[in-house]
Amino acid sequence: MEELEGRKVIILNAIIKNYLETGEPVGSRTISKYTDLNLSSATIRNEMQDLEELGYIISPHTSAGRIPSDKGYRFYVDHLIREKDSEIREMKALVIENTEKMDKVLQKVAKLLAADTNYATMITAPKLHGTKLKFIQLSHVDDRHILSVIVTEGNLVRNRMIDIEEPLNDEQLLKLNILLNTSLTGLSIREINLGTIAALKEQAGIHSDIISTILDAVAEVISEDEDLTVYTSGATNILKYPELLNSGSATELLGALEDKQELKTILTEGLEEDEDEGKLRVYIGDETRSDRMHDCSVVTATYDLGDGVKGSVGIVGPKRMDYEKVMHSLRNLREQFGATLEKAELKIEQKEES
Amino acid sequence: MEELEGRKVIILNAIIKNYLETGEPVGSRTISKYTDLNLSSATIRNEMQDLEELGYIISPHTSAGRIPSDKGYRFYVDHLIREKDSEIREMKALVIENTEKMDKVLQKVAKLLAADTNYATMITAPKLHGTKLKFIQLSHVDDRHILSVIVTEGNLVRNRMIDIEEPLNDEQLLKLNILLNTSLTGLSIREINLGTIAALKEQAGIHSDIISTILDAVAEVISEDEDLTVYTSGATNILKYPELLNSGSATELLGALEDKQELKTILTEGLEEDEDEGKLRVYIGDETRSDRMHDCSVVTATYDLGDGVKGSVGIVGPKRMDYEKVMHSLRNLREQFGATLEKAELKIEQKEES
DNA sequence: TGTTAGCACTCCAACGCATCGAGTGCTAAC
DNA sequence: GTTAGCACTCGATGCGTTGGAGTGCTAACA
Repeated sequence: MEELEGRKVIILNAIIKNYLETGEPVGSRTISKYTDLNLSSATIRNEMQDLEELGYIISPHTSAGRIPSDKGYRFYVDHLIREKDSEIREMKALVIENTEKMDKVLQKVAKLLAADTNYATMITAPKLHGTKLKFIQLSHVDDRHILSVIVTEGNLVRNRMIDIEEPLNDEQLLKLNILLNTSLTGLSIREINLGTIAALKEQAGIHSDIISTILDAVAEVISEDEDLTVYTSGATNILKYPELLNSGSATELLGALEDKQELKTILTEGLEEDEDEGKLRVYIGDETRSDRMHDCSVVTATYDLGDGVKGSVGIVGPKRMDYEKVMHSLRNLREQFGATLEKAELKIEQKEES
Repeated sequence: MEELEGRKVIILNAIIKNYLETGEPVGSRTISKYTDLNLSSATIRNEMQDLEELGYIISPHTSAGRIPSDKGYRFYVDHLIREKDSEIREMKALVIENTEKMDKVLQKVAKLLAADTNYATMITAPKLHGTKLKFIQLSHVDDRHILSVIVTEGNLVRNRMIDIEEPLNDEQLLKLNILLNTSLTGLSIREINLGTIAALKEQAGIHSDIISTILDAVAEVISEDEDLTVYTSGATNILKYPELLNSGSATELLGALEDKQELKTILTEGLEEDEDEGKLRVYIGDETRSDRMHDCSVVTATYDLGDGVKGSVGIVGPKRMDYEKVMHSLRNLREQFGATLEKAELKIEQKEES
């Protein structure tokens, strides 16, 4: 990326800032007044011509002003956003008792974030991948069904009904429970693979028919994780932006938000590499690598509940979204999220003392 | 409702049928050709005037044709729809292993139905209300947490992490488990109220502090049922209908579909009274009693998984939705749904024999 | 050499206007 | 009771005009 001389940067910044607010192409005269450069509109025009040649801005047609190109937005996000000195605005409604069911919490968070930003939001359930197994419990339901409950380090719970073909007696079940717990507890989900399960099957011995059914089911629950669910909220916010509505991308976007496959791809991307822990990711237009989303921008962040329980959250809006605010909200959310658990512990501590 | 003379009914029917297809106001000449009444457009005009006076149709403006009023649709739904002789079209993709997690299944069903009908769909999780408790299990997680798992008659599972302030030993936990199971198993959710829980607290005796926390949590899980979740799909189908899009009701509708509160109200209505078991319910326009939905129609049905496990499913579309098809799809769905479990049993039976 | 004023040019958006056609309501004749 | 005919209404469509915002270029200025 070529370096821009100072004045061009200021002008580009002004154009984008203005366009973010209004959504209308911005002209040279506006900039001439808006900035304190004290340059006439004519001079600005010359600079704008340059900026257009360099690909940072686009003129929709001859006699309109200019709007930022994807490259322009990218430059803005990378260089022009001034980090607000993170005064942690209170997301007061975000008081979550961590005992509540995870899916409710996620839905709530998505909703709050949407209300806060006025864009569409999405959030994945936390991935158990790196989490350690705390315990497994199989219980009798009736002759044909066994219930398996699996709890991991962050106190996340998965359960699943297992169909069996012949009843299992209490003794067998107890043995199985002990077997599972002694051999799996403490391992991270990642470490439990088909090999582990196969080894377990060996040990289990005679009743391998039923037991293998059960073990398969357990394995499935553990790895079920792969098809992680995505919760969305505020999809209708998309309809507030005329440029999306008219071009018909609003429809496409809503479609994308509904089927969730593409969202998953984008959200997961940030989860894979843990190098840049605290970074937010910004996708502008085609950078999302999704056709349906080529008219919008997406900002994602990962959140961490501790104990390796991590998920990912994102915001979808028009390209002219208020990046500063969105990024700030996400940072903020992440902090709050992390604090939730600690606060819960704290609460208990205090009560004990009194 | 006044009785309509035969010819008027035919004309009304023709108007509505035509409007359902085209979405455009229909004029007298069209009807004159469309029907085999062999009446001239002038005669039809006279009849149409009458129908308008009676409130069955509306003319959007002087020189347009007529469109059905809510009352017109109502008459159509009540009297004019010919039940297709229920040839059960194969909803082949609807092969559900009933071991899959309930929320996934519901989401899938909503999706299929949306794809099938081209309208927006919604479905509630089954209500446990009339269901009997099968068993409850409390297990140790760590010093501060106890996991409660509750299974009901239809093999539906609820679980919840309970925060406790001081550890509970194994013996206490065992006692508590026995207590809960002996006193609650076999009761229907409806029968378990605060009184029951209070009585239990009495019996529990000394450790009432922790135990009451736990019992409260259990009570909460059981009654959690009240805020039943609604899954939706195909919301974007709404955008396919220009009359909604232009009037701006599409936006409102999408909003309604998102926040789900209103949907719940409508869906639940059918669940409360179990008198008219098999009936579908049709809400036209304001009959939904929701402002945001006054430009659309809703058709709902209840489904029954046996053992008193019931939920409710609905379709949201423009007033000119294809009522026949929608109602047929819902009927069909209900049958398939009921059959799912039976089929699952069957599968097991067969395997045992071989 | 960079900046600016001035001017011609472009193009969209808005407006007014005429036209068209679908559809109505009414009347008179069958 | 039915129908043909006719005047009338009113939205949709298309078209030319106008206005304004904004550009690009050129020539003059510092």
